[in-house]
Amino acid sequence: MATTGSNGQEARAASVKDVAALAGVSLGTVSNVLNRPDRVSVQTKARVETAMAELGFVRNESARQLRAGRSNALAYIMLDGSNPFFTDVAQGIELTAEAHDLSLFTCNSGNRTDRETVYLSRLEQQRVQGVLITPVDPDDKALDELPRRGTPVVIVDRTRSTNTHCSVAVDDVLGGELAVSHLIELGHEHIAYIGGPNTLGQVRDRRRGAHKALADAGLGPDHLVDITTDALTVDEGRKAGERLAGRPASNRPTAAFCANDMLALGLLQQCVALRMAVPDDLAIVGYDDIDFAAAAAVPLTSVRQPRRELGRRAAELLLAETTDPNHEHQQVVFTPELVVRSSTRR
Amino acid sequence: MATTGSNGQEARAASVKDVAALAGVSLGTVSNVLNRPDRVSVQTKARVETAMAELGFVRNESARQLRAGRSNALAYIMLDGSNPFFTDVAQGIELTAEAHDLSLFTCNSGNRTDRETVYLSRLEQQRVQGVLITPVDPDDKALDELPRRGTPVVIVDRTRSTNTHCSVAVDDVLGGELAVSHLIELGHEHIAYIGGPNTLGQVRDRRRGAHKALADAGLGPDHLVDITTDALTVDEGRKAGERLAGRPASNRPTAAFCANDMLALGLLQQCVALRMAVPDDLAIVGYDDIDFAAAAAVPLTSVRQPRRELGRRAAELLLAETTDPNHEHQQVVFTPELVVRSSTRR
DNA sequence: GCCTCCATTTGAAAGGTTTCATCAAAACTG
DNA sequence: CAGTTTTGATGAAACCTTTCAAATGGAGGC
Repeated sequence: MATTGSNGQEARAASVKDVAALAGVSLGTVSNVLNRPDRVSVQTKARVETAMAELGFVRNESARQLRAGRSNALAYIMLDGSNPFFTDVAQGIELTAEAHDLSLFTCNSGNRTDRETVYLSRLEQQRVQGVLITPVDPDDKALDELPRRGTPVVIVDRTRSTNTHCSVAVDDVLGGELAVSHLIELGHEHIAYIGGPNTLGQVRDRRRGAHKALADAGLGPDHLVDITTDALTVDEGRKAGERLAGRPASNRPTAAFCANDMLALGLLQQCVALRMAVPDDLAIVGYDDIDFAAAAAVPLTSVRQPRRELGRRAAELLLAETTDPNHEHQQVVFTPELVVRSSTRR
Repeated sequence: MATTGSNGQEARAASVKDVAALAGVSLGTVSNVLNRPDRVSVQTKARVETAMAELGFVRNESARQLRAGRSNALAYIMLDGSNPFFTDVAQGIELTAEAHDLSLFTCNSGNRTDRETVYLSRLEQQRVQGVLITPVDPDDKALDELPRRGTPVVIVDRTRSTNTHCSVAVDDVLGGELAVSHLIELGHEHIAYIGGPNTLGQVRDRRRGAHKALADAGLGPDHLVDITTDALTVDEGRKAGERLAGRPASNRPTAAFCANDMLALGLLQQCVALRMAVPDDLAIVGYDDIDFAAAAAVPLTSVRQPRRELGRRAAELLLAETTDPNHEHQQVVFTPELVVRSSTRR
């Protein structure tokens, strides 16, 4: 083991040149051992490999990339690292990347445009093969720049008004419809829709679905009570619960449809705190079907999105775009599915 | 806007050389604009910047790194991306990295040694400034290699028998002690400890703390019933609940201390399913105090670890190690804190 | 003994950025 | 106005890997 000096801090990392010198071969041969081992005689190969081991040689990825002109990495910019929905999507992407022998860099914008911008620019500078992103605002012009300069960008779990990118999403209108139809079937006619802010396309689409379900059942839009939140978090769910409970019992919805599970879990918690029985006093439907939804003490009925599949497909679209030069942008839309549990049904 | 050809696929990305040519200056000047703008006259700077904009110039990070000998990125290899505890730790790291203008790459080993190895090696090849890792096995020899070759590695939320690395952890023995003392104070004398597998140091340490609490209260070790699980997941928590419920009421613990919150949430869910009241029939204490613990329908008493702080401190240690050549490895140990909620107290 | 073929190995060039010693010109100093 | 300092710009070298055309040497054919 060739440690130098005091505590293993090498003066300089060993390069192919050093390996070549020690093994008594040319630089090109070392490279051949690394990249085309079959073109090298067994003896030379062995000699080079011993030299590498002795020097603790580590390939320099920067130099490799510089030469190759691109890296072998993908990146996913997540909207909210603390929401399990996104980590599950990331898992789907990761598996696909792994299958193609690519690294995946996971970044977290935390709902902040500035962070998103910084990451986009850094990743472009890294020359990643492509970027998957769940953007803060899918219509942001900044998302056009990378593709224009040759780095493909795929939009995940959002859709864009223009089809300048590939995108993978789930039909949110249908999801809202499923949720509310289910509640109507159970006899609920006074339903709260909890979600916000309204700038989020998904919040709007899911509400639209809810209205559609009402209309199909011959109920007017006034049967849906809008409770707008500031964010899709557990904490906002709790606050929504307070607002709901604050209404006189006569004018209180008997069911709530939440724009995501984090809200629903907060609402559920508040219900318990305020001694409102779920589902008897209030039936609850969430959205996303994160693992914690099933694990809630009153397991949550939720609209399931195929999270890992979403990630997998997005990664595949990205890879298709990187390989095929004249590629047509595709908008993939998955179908959500209602998972019924105790929060709506005894 | 200098798009060429059909759909924005540039023939070749513009380089400093192209910018220099277009701006009519030398290559070195372009570099100066980028790195020491004050050494360049305003006019030249303006000219260069226009040229950059026109060509859509994007710095090539590989070349930069190659020249610099190292990247400006850190990496965190998480043990389990689906456990919010780790994503919170990651957030702490991220904020520190951001403050120092470094990128953070988050990787997920998913509890698999092979993935961990692949990531370690890739990150070393990328010449990241250092690696933060919550390893599958903190005593794995593989963790020695990177530091030996000059890439610092900091161990997060684990401790190692030898002090060859910096590490940041929380006192798990104390945590176990806090949890069980609390239960004893509430009058429980028959307590289940749910956790596993026993290869995990944390599972062992927390049990040790539990026994310590018993001893301090003058109770023998037989007052703690061991229920060993295969993993620290919600699902395993449910199974543990079944096992617990399977015992004759006369010999059933009145309280359970779970090695983490995922287990506790699973257990809680199973209790509800089996109509065991929490905390009346079974009091539950979890560990980690993830956000979902407070949001559970019976809010969970839990041992809080300073998650973001853990990440923050780990990142700082890493940065200290990268800058200070003869740096002494430090073992930072945080103190956990008991957060009492309804799952143990009415 | 000459020629061809094949398996190995070689050496140079390229890729884009940064740095640094050097130069040129302009701005002062006295 | 000659000499000196300051400011701004330059060009070459270095970072490390990969690739590819060319060279080497040995085996086999005639």
